[in-house]
Amino acid sequence: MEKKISLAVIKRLPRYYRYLGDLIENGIRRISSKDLSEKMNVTASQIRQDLNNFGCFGQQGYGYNVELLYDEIKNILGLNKTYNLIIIGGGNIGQALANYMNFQKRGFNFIGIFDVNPRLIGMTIRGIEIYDIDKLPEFLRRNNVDIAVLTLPKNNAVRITPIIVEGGVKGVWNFSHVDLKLPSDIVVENVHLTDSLMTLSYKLNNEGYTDDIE
Amino acid sequence: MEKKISLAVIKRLPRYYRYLGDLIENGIRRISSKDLSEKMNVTASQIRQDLNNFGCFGQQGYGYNVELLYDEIKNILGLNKTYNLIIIGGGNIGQALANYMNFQKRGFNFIGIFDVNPRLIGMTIRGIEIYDIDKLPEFLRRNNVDIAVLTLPKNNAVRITPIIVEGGVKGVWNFSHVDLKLPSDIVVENVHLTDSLMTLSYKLNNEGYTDDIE
DNA sequence: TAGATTGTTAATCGATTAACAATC
DNA sequence: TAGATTGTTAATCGATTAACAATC
Repeated sequence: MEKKISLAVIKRLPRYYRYLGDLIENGIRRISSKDLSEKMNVTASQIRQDLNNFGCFGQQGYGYNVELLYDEIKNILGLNKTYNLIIIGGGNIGQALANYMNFQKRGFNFIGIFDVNPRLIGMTIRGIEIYDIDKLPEFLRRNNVDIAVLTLPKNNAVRITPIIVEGGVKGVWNFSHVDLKLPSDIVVENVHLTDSLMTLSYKLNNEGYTDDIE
Repeated sequence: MEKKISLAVIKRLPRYYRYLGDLIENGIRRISSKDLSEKMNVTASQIRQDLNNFGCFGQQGYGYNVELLYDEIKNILGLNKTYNLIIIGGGNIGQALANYMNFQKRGFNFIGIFDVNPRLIGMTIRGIEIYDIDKLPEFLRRNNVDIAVLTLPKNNAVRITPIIVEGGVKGVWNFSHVDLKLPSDIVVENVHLTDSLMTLSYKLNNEGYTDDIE
């Protein structure tokens, strides 16, 4: 990595990716930053600046080749690779994610799910049996797990952290309502649903929070 | 509303709220911006600037009263009010949220859930029967619904939009993978899980995205 | 060629951080 | 009172937007 790219830019990439996917679906082959900016409700300048962090994907007088740009962003986001993924916490959210996210189709190999609750252990989700969390260290030793999805109560999440660190997990998708303390080589992406609902609550009570793109 | 407060500030409030809740649990009565900043890994300056958007909650030489500040933020976020909430989409994510979010306890009255799928219709989630989505317009006429949680595929989400607009819903918590076009008086909070997973994927492949607080 | 649109530099805007007088 | 820490102004930093020469 040469120049560090701001997280604000990174977080816009999936949105570009989504819009480009829609364009492909609609058979559109090329698009200018201006046209895309109107669709997405951002400035054309921002689109060009964002993309030029990663390369020169357009052509003067022409614009961008949709399919080509789509693939570039796919690669930038690392979606051309595959990852081994486990879910820790087999309750509502854990199960829902396993069923809903289409992990396999997206290159995220869902290979394990763990819980403490005896009622859940032994159940099968998407063909994967819920194991007792006691088996996690052993599992991590035997498998090369890239991503751990944490869908358990915050106390349990904190307690489990050393095990996943020890086990060589590289990234954490954290749904538990706590900021995890992790070594600097493990990356985290937080999904704090409660925070999001509170933000909605704020917006409901204060005018003028309509057009924001987050 | 006099001065518009930036969304960046708003989105930090739930995090302050969470840390203050933890302090209360631990019996801590007062805290300085400096101490809180160290716990939260932000600058003391930012904390004071953020809070002073809403009022002067601290005291020179003393710091902030934890419980008082907690209550202030609660009110700022509108968590002292109650909201009527329905879920549209009774599949995995919809059910998981109903079961997991403790809506009732937080002042969000979960009063309805709807789906198109005959297999789901008639099931009961948290004491609420899943209704056929055809019954939604009628339901909205009879009930004062503040929030609609959208947990359905993007095409269905787009299709349903006019109905919830017509029905007087004030805010949308949108889990579907699409940017909804809504009139300017309806607020939206998006939770794009797929985007989040892509961001994690990016971070996994690029060093230096560790300490970011999102 | 003429028109369109990029990539990129410069200007602006906003958000974060630093500094410090006010004061508990 | 002396020390601590706020609220707030000023300085800095970074991100967004505007402008335009390059060029397809």
